[in-house]
Amino acid sequence: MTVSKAAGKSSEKPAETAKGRKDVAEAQPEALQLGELSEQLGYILKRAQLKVFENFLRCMASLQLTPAQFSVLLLVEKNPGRNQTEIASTLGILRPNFVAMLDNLESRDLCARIRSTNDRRSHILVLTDKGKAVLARARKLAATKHEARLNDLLGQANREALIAMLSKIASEF
Amino acid sequence: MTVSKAAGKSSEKPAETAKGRKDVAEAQPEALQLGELSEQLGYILKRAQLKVFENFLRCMASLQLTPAQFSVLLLVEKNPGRNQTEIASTLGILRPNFVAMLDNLESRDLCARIRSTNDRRSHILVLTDKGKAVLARARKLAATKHEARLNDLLGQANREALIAMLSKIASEF
DNA sequence: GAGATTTGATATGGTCCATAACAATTATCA
DNA sequence: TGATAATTGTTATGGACCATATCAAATCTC
Repeated sequence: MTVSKAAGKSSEKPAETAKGRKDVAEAQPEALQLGELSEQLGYILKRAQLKVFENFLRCMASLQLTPAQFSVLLLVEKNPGRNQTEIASTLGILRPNFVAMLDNLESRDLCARIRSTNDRRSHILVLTDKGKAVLARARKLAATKHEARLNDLLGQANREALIAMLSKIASEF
Repeated sequence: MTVSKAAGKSSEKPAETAKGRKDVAEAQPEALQLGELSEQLGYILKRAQLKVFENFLRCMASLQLTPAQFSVLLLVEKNPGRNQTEIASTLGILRPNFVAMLDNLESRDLCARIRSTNDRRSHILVLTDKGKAVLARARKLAATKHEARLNDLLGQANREALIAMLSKIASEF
């Protein structure tokens, strides 16, 4: 499919000076026909995902947390004592790419790497006090400003049905 | 959230020599707890999207079409006589990034740029005969091998409900 | 006709994703 | 025990995708 961000301003000037118009009837030449595209699963799924991430970033602007970083903090808190490989692979992140991510979180004092005494190759991951505090605030922002939008948009029952279907796709498609 | 591809082999050797096991009870130390993550809209949405794209690529392997390329062919066919800017912006692709994409499709003789006689700045996009033939085959593959999976997985009614909800998110979130 | 705007294009930088390779450490097992 | 294999975190590197600035040619505006 396609669908990028292009978050910028859409420059939708109301512009009474509409460019195209055959002067009489002849509908607006603008606005292409999406056709089958609007029913292509991948296309609509990607567009929805971009919108959701975009909204997430706005909601977390005060904490400067990306979706990926939020998922790391959540997983480390829920699974204390795990090493980088375990956390990364659970999230679908390759170990090499997880290094820079942790460097970032650690430099902001949100989490820490601790050399394991059992296996001195591995780094045990833990949240710092600041990390726990930030996560608590992030969790609240996500719930009230982000996830709540889904209820406003779809209603509680539909929201749950949506999550269930997406989970099924994620695990069985 | 996170979620990359890491499509590779998961190397799930049945391995009777399971690594962790406290010898008695003590469940498997493997498998982390996802916790709230499994209900985070963005996380599950991204994972589902990756799975769907992955499957799409497999289904289109014989035609070597990516989701983005497929969407371009669909849109050009449905909207003959449009220029690059119109097609690109409809798909959320920035014009500079659309150039290489068209170079690719054109080099494979799937579509062609035609200098407009009205406005000699713009390139009118059309599908070549080969492009139409490939699209026809792609459309069939997508319908029978890709989209059909959704029905198998969710059922017709749920599939339609899912598409509708995603569309709503894509346009109103 | 001068200046602003649009179109396709190039150059460039950022982010994310994937693979190979390496040193340190640990596991295997002959 | 000791040589070899495997694992962990890491670096280096390349590819794909995304975004911005800038340009020449053509068109529009007035």
